[in-house]
Amino acid sequence: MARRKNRPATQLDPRSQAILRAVIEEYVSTAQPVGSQALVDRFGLGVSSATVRNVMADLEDAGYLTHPHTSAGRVPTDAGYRLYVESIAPGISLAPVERLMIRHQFGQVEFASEQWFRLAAATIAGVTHAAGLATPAKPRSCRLRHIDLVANSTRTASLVVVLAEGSVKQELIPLDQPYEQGQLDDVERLLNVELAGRSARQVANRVEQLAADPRTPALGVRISGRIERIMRDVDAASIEDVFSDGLLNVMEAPEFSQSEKLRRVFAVLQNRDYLGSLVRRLAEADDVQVLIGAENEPAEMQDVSLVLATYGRSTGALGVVGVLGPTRMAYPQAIGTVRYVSGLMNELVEQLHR
Amino acid sequence: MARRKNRPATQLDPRSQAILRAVIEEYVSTAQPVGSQALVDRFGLGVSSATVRNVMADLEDAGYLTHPHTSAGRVPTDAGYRLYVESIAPGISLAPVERLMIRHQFGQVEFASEQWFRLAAATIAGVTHAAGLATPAKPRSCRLRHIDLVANSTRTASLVVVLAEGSVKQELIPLDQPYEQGQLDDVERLLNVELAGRSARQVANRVEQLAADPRTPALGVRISGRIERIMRDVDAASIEDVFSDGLLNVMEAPEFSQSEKLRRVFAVLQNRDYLGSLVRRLAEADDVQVLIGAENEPAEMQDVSLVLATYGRSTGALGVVGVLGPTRMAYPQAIGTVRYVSGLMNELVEQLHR
DNA sequence: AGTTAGCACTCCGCCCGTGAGAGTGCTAAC
DNA sequence: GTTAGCACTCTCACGGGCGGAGTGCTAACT
Repeated sequence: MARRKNRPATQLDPRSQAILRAVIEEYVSTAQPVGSQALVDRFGLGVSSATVRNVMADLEDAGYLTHPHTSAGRVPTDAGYRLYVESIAPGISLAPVERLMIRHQFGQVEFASEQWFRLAAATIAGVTHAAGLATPAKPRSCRLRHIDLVANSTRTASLVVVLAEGSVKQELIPLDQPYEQGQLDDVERLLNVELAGRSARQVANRVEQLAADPRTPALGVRISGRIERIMRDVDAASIEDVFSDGLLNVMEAPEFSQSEKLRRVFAVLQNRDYLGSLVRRLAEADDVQVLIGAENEPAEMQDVSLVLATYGRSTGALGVVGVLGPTRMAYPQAIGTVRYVSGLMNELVEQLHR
Repeated sequence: MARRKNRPATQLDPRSQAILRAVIEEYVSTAQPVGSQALVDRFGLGVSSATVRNVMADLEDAGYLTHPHTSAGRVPTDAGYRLYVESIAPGISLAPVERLMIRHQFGQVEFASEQWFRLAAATIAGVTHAAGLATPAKPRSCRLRHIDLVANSTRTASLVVVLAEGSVKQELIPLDQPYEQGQLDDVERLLNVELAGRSARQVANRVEQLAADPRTPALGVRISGRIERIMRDVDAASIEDVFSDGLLNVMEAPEFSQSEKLRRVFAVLQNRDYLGSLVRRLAEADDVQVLIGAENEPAEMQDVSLVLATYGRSTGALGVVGVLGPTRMAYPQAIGTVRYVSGLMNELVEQLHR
């Protein structure tokens, strides 16, 4: 008998690894616990089902597989997926056909930078049949490009702040007294001259000087303070938006047919804080990161996995693209797709920031 | 016996109306078919269950109620909800407590106009326990406020177009030859002088003249053409974004416990075209509009109702706020909330555009 | 005429036992 | 170390029986 109990954390022998792999791939495609007979039928492993049973029992002892109940087939555990993913991840690359298709799609929006991350999410969703996620690249520190100041009524004006990376913030400024548009134009000109091209920190310094200078009009002081705060907020926020596409794909997975589990997934996605913390953790990683099910703290994540990668790091900005799907997910394809798309996004963003 | 078959489309007598109303309210709160006994127990109608049964049979003949099966209680039909909604809608207004709470929340973001519609969706979701929807107000025709033109590399520049209502579009411009930032500044200045403050149509005219003028630099011609196209696209689009909040509330409803129906709902929400066509239809309506279940063409809408209202019309802009929930929905509250929030949004937008 | 008590009837949902099927773990032979 | 064989376990699907909820009808009452 092949069974060795209390196995230490040694390497798995190749046959065990092949069987683990076969179990996972079969389970991923059928969503049913897989039995020993089914494995030899479909994978022709060159051994009998009895041998496979012994090996599977070993894998269960080692924590890579489980049993829903005594007389059911095996199902991978999170640890099993983890081992699998780590063994395949380095060599994966997307099929040339799919690369070509993706590159073609991105070619269509090459000059519409606002569309890039939407397309990234959509593409990933389409290729992997799971949900695609993407955030716009957010620079570590923003620079002011331009402000506009326009009267709306006698009581309010609009302040539009255009930042160097193309993001834009808008605020209303309450006016204590009526101003002519001409007066607003003067303030606008002054502030553009004084503040444009500066980072949040530099703006803060300059704002202090402006406030101390008796020649600065009161409105200018107030508005420059607003600008400073807006830029500080932008720098402090870790992600602004997470775009997702193809959530319907996830809803189709049989493991989410009872809506309770599905609800948890959506709750995660609406939780900005959690995604923000993920991005922070990812920021140091170089390659695609795979987060499998309950390995991750929040209980909501129990039944889902994330495959994530950053892009734009070489330009000082940081964005994320990824896949969200059931733990029982086609990891090779997901990893390949995310790796390829993040590379593509890198190219695009570099071309923009250089 | 009270039964009169083949009832013409006459008014319902008051007692029938009261019973229809009671059935709906009971069904809305319990999600179970309601029986005659349950009605007299909980509503004390002053008649016996037998009488109620007779009336309910009449209401069923008239098409306002149905039977899931012979020995089950009654369930409202879409026509029943419709009659109910029409009988209550005119008089509904939100409870003062909730008004106060909502107004307070809006007070917090009074000067952050980008937040308004997000807050509207969130507030509606919170008060009604269904999903809240909101779109930003989109003017019938946009005006150019300002453009920025910035070099990214020797091969591309960024064009940022700020429109008068505060929305912003960004595009990359491929450069056939390297330009200095100084040259770009010249073009930027020229175009701002020539085009700022103009509508899409006016811009189009001016662009033609500029193109004909031999003194206009080639880059200026190209970029002005881009600006024209961008503005034309903005005017042509019917809605840009639909923000939704509280989708989790909808997922909790027992009618969506099988995920198939839920999928349909989400499919609707992702369908921009459908929502756009709704907005167009709504544009003429004055008050809150209620769309009940399968009254509406697409089969996906079968189990959901929409309560929608426009805002901002007096300023020439048009936005929508609303509720999406199961057909079995607390209509009075939904109508009251949507009516109140749309009024509030009106105030805010008017203050901005005047 | 409208209202009501009484009652037979219908149909769903639930419980329970049964049997088929799938897959395991163990033993003994190769 | 591998494999055939076999007993065992557990799930799932099916079907019958039963209680309960609610109806529709009839006949009596106001």
